[in-house]
Amino acid sequence: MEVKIIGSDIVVSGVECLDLDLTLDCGQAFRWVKQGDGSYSGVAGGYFLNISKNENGDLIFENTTKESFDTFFRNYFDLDKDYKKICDTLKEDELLRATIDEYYGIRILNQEPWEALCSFVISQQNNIKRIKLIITRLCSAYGDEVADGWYTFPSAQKLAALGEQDFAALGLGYRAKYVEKLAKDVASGAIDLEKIKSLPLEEARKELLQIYGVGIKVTNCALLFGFQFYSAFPVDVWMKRVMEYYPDGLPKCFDGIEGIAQQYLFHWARNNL
DNA sequence: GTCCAGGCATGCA
DNA sequence: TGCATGCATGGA
Repeated sequence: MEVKIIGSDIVVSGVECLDLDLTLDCGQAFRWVKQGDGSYSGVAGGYFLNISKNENGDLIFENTTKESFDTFFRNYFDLDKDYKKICDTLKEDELLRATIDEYYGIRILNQEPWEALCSFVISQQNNIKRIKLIITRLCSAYGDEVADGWYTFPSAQKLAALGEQDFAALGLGYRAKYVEKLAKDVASGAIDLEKIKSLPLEEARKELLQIYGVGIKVTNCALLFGFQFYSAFPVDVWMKRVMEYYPDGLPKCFDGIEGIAQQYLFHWARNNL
């Protein structure tokens, strides 16, 4: 991987296995918007970003500082992980081989714990389009505007000042009470997300499961997308259908990277089942 | 109009 | 421990 500063852009070459459509619009993050030119715009880590690929396949981080790239986006896009090698391992499984050949380039984004956990509480019993709708409303109403019309994901402290009715007004439905309590508990320190991130997987899982409105599925999504536990394996209604293809359990080649395998299977299921 | 979505808490056996 | 039920809402 080579990182160059060209004008006000950061240009990264030599990154394999990163398809912007598959990675930014596959249901792991809800805040990226595809633009007419094929690039994606969004807010992450408190930064507004427009990202695209040029004709050479280089990643263009438009109008981005070296500081924000080094301290945030490099990790957010998981650029130091060898996904090509991971895919080669996963392709020992027959279904994954076909799936990766068809949809190569899914990465796991390292989202911030609070945004990931809160987003996946909202995601339950909901479809991706409507999850995006609700989260956009939440950010527009209570986030900070960091570019014209682009807002940060609101902090737990900010949301802790709200009541259940405020969340219901955004369309959260019966999840409003979950987010209300979650925001207050994170803001007060009763739930310490950084501590959870530092725990071993099973202990982190146990802590998350105790949170009101957080069950097994939301826990695994949070662990995988917000706490960098690559072996977390979320099973939703789509993945339940996929699991019929693995009656004897998950294959050995998934070990330690179950979450990455899951993201390919999830995408395959939504397109084929 | 009905059905469904990156599910969960609750009550009951 | 496992199963049935209710839950908000917008798109198909």
